Amino acid sequence: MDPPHCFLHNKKKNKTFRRIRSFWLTTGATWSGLRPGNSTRHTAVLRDPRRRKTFPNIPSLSSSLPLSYRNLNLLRKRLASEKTTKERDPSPGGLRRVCCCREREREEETDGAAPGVRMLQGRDGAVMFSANADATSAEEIEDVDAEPSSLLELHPSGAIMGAQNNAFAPLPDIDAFLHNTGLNIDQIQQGHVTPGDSPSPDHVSVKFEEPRYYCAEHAQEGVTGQSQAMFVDHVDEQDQTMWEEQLQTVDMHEVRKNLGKMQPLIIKEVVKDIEVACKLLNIPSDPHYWTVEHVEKWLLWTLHQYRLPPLNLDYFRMSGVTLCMLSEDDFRFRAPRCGDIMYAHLDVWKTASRIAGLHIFPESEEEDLDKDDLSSPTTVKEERTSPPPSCNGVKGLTDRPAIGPITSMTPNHQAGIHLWQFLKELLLQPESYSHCIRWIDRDAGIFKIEDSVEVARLWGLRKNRPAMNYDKLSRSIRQYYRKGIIKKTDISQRLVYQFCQPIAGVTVKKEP
DNA sequence: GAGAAGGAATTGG
DNA sequence: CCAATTCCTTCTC
Repeated sequence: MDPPHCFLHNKKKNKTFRRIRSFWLTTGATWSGLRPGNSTRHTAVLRDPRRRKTFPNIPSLSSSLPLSYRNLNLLRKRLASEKTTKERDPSPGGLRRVCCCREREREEETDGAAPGVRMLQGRDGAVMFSANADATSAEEIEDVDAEPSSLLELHPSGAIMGAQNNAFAPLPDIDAFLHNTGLNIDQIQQGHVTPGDSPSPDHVSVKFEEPRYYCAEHAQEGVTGQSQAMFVDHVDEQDQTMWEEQLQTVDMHEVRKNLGKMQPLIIKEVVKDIEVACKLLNIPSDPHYWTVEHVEKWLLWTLHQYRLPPLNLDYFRMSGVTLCMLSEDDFRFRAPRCGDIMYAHLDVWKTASRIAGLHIFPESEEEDLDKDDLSSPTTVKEERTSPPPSCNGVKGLTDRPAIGPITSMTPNHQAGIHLWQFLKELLLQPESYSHCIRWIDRDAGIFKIEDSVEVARLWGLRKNRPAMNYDKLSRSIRQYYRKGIIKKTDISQRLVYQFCQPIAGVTVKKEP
């Protein structure tokens, strides 16, 4: 039999690992280990270590994956955007306060006299509730959580089954919470309650942990200590134990065989999603062929599909090739609230599309624009290349340039953007950027940088130079003095510059 | 302290 | 090669 596809056989560990990790993370569900199954049914590959539940067959499992993932994603994202403290019914045990670790501010911890239930988010995205009003971080709860024997079931009704006193400890708002988030308790792979470290019955934490795959074989073969450490870092202790236990009894040859069977099935699911998306959006399956518009469609679709918090599309106004070149950090930088998830989705998309050998191309480029609300409100039919950088001015700059700050150039021109062009682009979109750069005298080409930090940041984004600052940007502007592109105004003012050419990008509404 | 000016070396397309 | 970046010093406001 052929060896398993791709993921596991690229020996560039870190890179492969990232891909695997994001693949499993994105597909969501716990893959706690592999067990040899019989060759016809591909059984028992996935298993939930907490509930000791084994999924009987792959198809039913794989069909449940996206749902589970989406719900969890939704939960995570809603939590992440939960900035305000919600006051609830102060009845004892009620979910009095909801906050998220990441957004949590110190002041939120102060006033609560009555015990409240806190919602916390761990480093790995795990979400926890705690009735321990003193717990301020997920880590604290994780400490409490360390003893597996103390795990208790979280009943779908929302009641905590048993507590230290073996009685019900209701969490009245949990139903509402589940309802509001669309989270179905049955779809959470791991839901359990742990008693807190305090004798008080109020100290109860509920932990929803994001299900995740991890691949025993990969861990086994993740040859370098470093990549193993990276891997293990994302597996909690109990899963780790389970994994180790299973490895004792697993014949790795069988594992490899089963893994090989499993992967295509999962990929098949992803590919199905991709095909649907391609059809719906009328975009090619290979992100490398995406135009700026395709990228935008994909972003909007993915945001919509997975209910992610909005991001600034301008920061992703680029071709598919460029998009594919962005690192995870680039994604995070451009979209702090969901960049990592978007990166993972793109990664999965790329991988699955490549493996499955998908070659979907849109039937007609013209048709896509009227597809529906998936198009950006700011979508502009635009040429794909930026204006030639050669001239002094502005030829080619339209009144509504094809770009936002982070723009629409083809890869060939991506690096070719000039600072003066960029500044004009910003100036020509006052509705978006007047807060950071604006015309003082448009006809004379005089402009003022109102927010030097922001302009530098945008420029850094465009050029993929995270270390960009105004000091450097201004040095570049000063280079233009010599070249006669930009100068200081006659009466020099701070942060005020002037384009040398009279047109200065002003009235150049359109060029034929 | 922030901005301006410009020298010098380096980077990257 | 060249535009931009990076780092730097000096000066001004």
